[in-house]
Formats: sequence, C-alpha cells, structure tokens
Amino acid sequence: MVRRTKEQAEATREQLLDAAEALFCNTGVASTTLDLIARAAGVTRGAVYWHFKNKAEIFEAVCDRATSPMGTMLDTLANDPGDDPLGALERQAGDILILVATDARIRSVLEILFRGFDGGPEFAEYLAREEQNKRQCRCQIQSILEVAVARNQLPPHVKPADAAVAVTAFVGGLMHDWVIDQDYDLANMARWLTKIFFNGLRHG
Amino acid sequence: MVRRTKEQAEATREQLLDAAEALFCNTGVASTTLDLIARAAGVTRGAVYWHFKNKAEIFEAVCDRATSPMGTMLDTLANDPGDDPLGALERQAGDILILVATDARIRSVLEILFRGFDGGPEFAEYLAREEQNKRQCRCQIQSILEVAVARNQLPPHVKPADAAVAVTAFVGGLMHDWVIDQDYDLANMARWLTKIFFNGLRHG
DNA sequence: TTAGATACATACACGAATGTTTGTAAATCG
DNA sequence: CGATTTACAAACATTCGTGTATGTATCTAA
Repeated sequence: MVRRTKEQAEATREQLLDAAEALFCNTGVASTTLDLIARAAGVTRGAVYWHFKNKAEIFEAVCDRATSPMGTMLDTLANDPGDDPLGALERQAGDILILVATDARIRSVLEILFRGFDGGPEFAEYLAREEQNKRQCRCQIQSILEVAVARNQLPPHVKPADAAVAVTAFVGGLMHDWVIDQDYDLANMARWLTKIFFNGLRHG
Repeated sequence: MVRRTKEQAEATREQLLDAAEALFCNTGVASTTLDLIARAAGVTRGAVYWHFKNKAEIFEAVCDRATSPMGTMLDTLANDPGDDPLGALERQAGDILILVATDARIRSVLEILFRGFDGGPEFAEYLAREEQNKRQCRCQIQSILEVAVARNQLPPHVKPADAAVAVTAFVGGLMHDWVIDQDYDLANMARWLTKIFFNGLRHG
C-alpha cells in the first residue's frame, strides 16, 4: 500500500497483465472491468491507471506480449525463400501450428482475439492493425509461392494469389478451430495436416 | 404513436431486426445500444422492449434468421452419403462457400459472428450452442469421410477424424477470411479451392 | 537529510445504458 | 358499440463502470 521499488512496480505491472490476460480469456474483454483486473492482481484501480491509460492500452500490452514473437517468423522466410520455398513454407506452417498448440500464453491471447469482442473505437484501431497484418501475411505467402511456381514446384496454372488465400485460410482455420475448441491433438497432427494440404497444391 | 395492426406490428419487428443486423455489423454488438436500434427502425425503445426481452434476444433472432437455412444442408448429406460421398462433400463445400459469397444477409450475420463480441452470460449461452453446432458439423463430416474410406475413395491410412478437422478448418477459414476482409472473388474461386484441397486428401 | 518524485489507495463525480413503469390511442373482439 | 387488449411512446429510477482528483507513505537523488 505504499511506494514500491522499481522492480516491485514492474512486478505489479506484469501481474496486472497476467490477471488481465486470464480475465479477458475467461470472462471476455468487455465484461472484464478494471476493478476485476486490479483485484485479481491484488491491487486497486489506482495501480491500473498508474501503469496504463485505459483498458485498450492493457489489451494491446497483453496482445503484444504474445504476438510479437510470432510476427518475425514469416518475415525471414519471405526475405530468403531458399532453394525449396514450397517445402520451407510447409514446414513453417507446421511450426506455427505446433507453436500455437504448445505455448500457453499464445493460446490464451489467440483465444481472446478469436473469440472477439468490441470495445468501441479504442480497440478498433488495434484490430485494424491486426487485419492489416494478416493481409501482409497473405502477400508474403504469395511472394513465396511465386518463387515456388518459378522453380516448377507448383503447376504453372496455379495462381499464387489464389493459393495464398488457400494457405492462410487453412492455417488460420486450424489455429482458430483448435484454440476455440481444442479436443484433438493439434501438435501431433500438424505435420500430417500440412502435408496433405500442400500435396493438394502440388497436384493442382 | 398509435396502435398498429398486426401486420404493421410484424413489419416493425422485421425493421427492428434489419436495423439491429446492420448496426451489429457496422458498429459492433456491444456498442449498439437499444436506443440506436430503435431510432434506426423509426421507433422508440418502447417498441424494442415490446417485441424482445433484451439485446440478447434480438441477437439470437438476427442470427437465426440467417443461419437456420444453412443448418440443414449438411444434415441431408450425412443421412444419405450417396455413391460418391467424397465428391458430394467436395461439391457441398463449394456450394456453401458460394452461398456465403452471394447471400448478403448471411454475409452480414457471419461478419457479426466472426468479428465476435462479448455481452456477458446472456450471449454465452447462444455462443455455446454455436460451438456445439460446429462440433456436430465435424462429426457429420467425419461420418461421411468414413463412408468414403470404406469405398476406397480415400487411402486407408487416412483417419476420418483427422481429415474432418482439416475439412472444417479449411472451409471455415475460407469463410472467415473472406467475410472479414473480402478483397477477392470467393464465388469464382470456390470450385478450384475445394478441388485442390480434396485432391490433397485423395493423394494422402 | 530533505525535497521531490514515485507508486499506489481512496473517494468522488459523471454519463450512459438498462430495465421498468406508466400513459395512451387505436385495433380487435364479443 | 363498448370493453379490453394491443402496440407502442415517454418518463423515471437504478445500476455500473469509467475517469479523475486527491491523499499519502515511501523511495530516490542531490
């Protein structure tokens, strides 16, 4: 109840984020009041307003904590497709599925994002960035597929743009379905799932 | 202002649902107040509370109006897989994609559902039914795939349960991605997309 | 050592949306 | 043709969360 040292302050900040993450995931974002977050973290709303501007800022911090590590994965592949772009893409698709199925924090945050919510214009801005992000992923996948076509890894009549739509839908759909209702072992199925899908692409 | 005839009352009910559908889709469910719905329909909140118990009941009515026609499609196929179950499933997957891409009302409602929201426990009940619905879809698809394996339309090592996961993820992912950010012609791509995916299944 | 900044707790003010109650004119029924 | 119900409008009360203002005990730096 009194002034804490810097490390203690940072600890309460993390506790607030942990509490918010759990509450957002279980109770929903809109139904999670700042007072609930504060109580769950063992502090009061005063602490919340000290560390964050409002609920939207907490939300962004919670999401960034999990999504930022995922962001860079595709970038590196798009920059250097290597000599087996299609195989590398298949492998990375499986890697991401396994990562989602393994990392608890990513799973929680994805569940929050997938279940969705709507908290007025504050959050709309963040969600717009998320959509922009997803579009960029499709573009990167498309560019990788263009290299794959050029190397005859795909039949020439396959349009990379269309195939990119299919890839993102499949991987995104798997992530979504499993996060919302995980009653199967995604981590162990990941390699097989990506294999049959990419085989379909190869045989056009 | 005044007492309306029964048909007029039913008309205002439909207008309320139309207004709610549009507002839910554009502004979001949580941000849409009952007063907004009433004004958009040219009435007051009095009319809203006359026709519906609360916002959750409006939401269910809006959703049911669009999703109920979709529900029966899979049922009939699961009951009678025919002599080409895999082909029929592929065709129906394409049909659903085309339906989603063509019907404006379905698109709106799916956009509401996909963007998500959270309106407390009132809505949780409906969403739980939705999830249960989706699980049942997977089961039906799985049963169709079992018939397909029995008829040697799929390699014997393909596990129907796993393949059902893939099918629902792919179709659901396509619907989701296009509804959220439709900048490609899903109706025209539907047949090709389902073809390459099911070819992948066939070649295991 | 002390002056100020820090990290909160506490209390208050405010709007906004909901649910409810009451009013009312016209439609429907006997 | 009268009584009653219907289909709303309008006003009210209440809750609930947010934002902010203020208090305060400690930490920190000079």
